[in-house]
Amino acid sequence: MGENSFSRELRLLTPAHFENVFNKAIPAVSPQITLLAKQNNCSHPRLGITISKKRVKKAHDRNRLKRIIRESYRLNQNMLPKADIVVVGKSGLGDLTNPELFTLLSKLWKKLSRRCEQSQSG
RNA sequence: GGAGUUGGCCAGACAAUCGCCGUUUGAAUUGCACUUGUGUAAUUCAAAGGGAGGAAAGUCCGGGCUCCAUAGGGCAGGGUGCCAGAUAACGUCUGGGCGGCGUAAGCCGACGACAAGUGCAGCAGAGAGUAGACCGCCUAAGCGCUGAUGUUUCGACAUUAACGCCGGUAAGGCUGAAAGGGUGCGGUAAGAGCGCACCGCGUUGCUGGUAACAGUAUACGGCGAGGUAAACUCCACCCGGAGCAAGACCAAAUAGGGUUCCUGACGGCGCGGCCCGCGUUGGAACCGGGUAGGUUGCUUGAGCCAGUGAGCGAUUGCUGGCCUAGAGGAAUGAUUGUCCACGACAGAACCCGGCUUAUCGGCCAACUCCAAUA
Repeated sequence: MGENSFSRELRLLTPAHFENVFNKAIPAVSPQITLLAKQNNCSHPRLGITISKKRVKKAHDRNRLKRIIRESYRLNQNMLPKADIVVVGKSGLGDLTNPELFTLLSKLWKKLSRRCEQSQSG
């Protein structure tokens, strides 16, 4: 397996996983996206994405956003903590261009990993 | 060449790097089966090849498929609505008819019946549905009154003119979206299908057409029957319900059901130092249901392409070739570079046939109108 792959093991697969994260999460917030993270027992981070129909109307746009988020996660997964991460899309997300989204996400990954380290040590 | 109509097609291209999901082939590991070196399943690696649309959308119709219900028929309810055909079927398509628009190619049309019944219609207007007298027109008949003339038995009577009453009248005006066929002549007091001619309408017959419908008449009807059925209704035809979260299979942990067997209440566990006592109830095998989860349904199909036969056409017969996404918190992508016409609307979720809506631009064919040239 390559270093930047993105297999099913790196995703959150069931509603139970999502519920687990929502319960006691470490947040990282921006106007368009909220990241929620929780330590897991795996040796790698796991990703889940939720973008509701209410926030982004067109299925075509939702697909695009998910792909971008996944791609950013895939390229940055080595710096991320071993946690389950849920990306929650908010309204206004659909207006971002792809480069804008990439820079926004890389900022948020850094923020999140810093906070996770703090919570672990403190 | 310009303007336009109809039908069909395409949906940025190429390269590099990094990813995702099926398929095929090869290899390795593990499990299972036995016919002991093969088969099969899972995982990993490598290679090859494939990976959204014309609307994938809205979910507005129709069908397949699945489960449930169902003898047959009727009622209710819903749908469709010129005719014929195509089709698995349709509210779709094709051809035709009728009406409307356009110089034309063409386009548009819920287009059965109000002459079965019931209902509805603001304002204006005299009158709005077995019509109506406001203005206007008329005063022939009937009545009243006045004048004139004539006759006279001086009571009146007759004629005539004006006026009034009782009326007549649907030609004209006014109102309105709409005023109960039109034009002309006759007719009349004035008028009126009151009569006639022609036109229109309807009925009937005949002719052509499968039919819708069209044409026609030494025929019949003076016209009675205005509009509205996306008003009830009538007529003809069609329709069982729910949907892939359908349905089928496997089935953990935990809880729990049934049967049989074992143990046997003198047993085990808890209270207890022990007894009595009190409370509580075991093990195994098999069977059936079934949650989480998994597998399947899941892509070979009313399929696509080419040729050819039938048909005006929708469509269809035959022959040959092709396999062209199959995910599942949901793949089909990202970044960079180059080029150009600078890229719209937009993402499959069981599958098809349509309709509707969104949409940057480009290409092809046929046809129409205008202009010019030879």
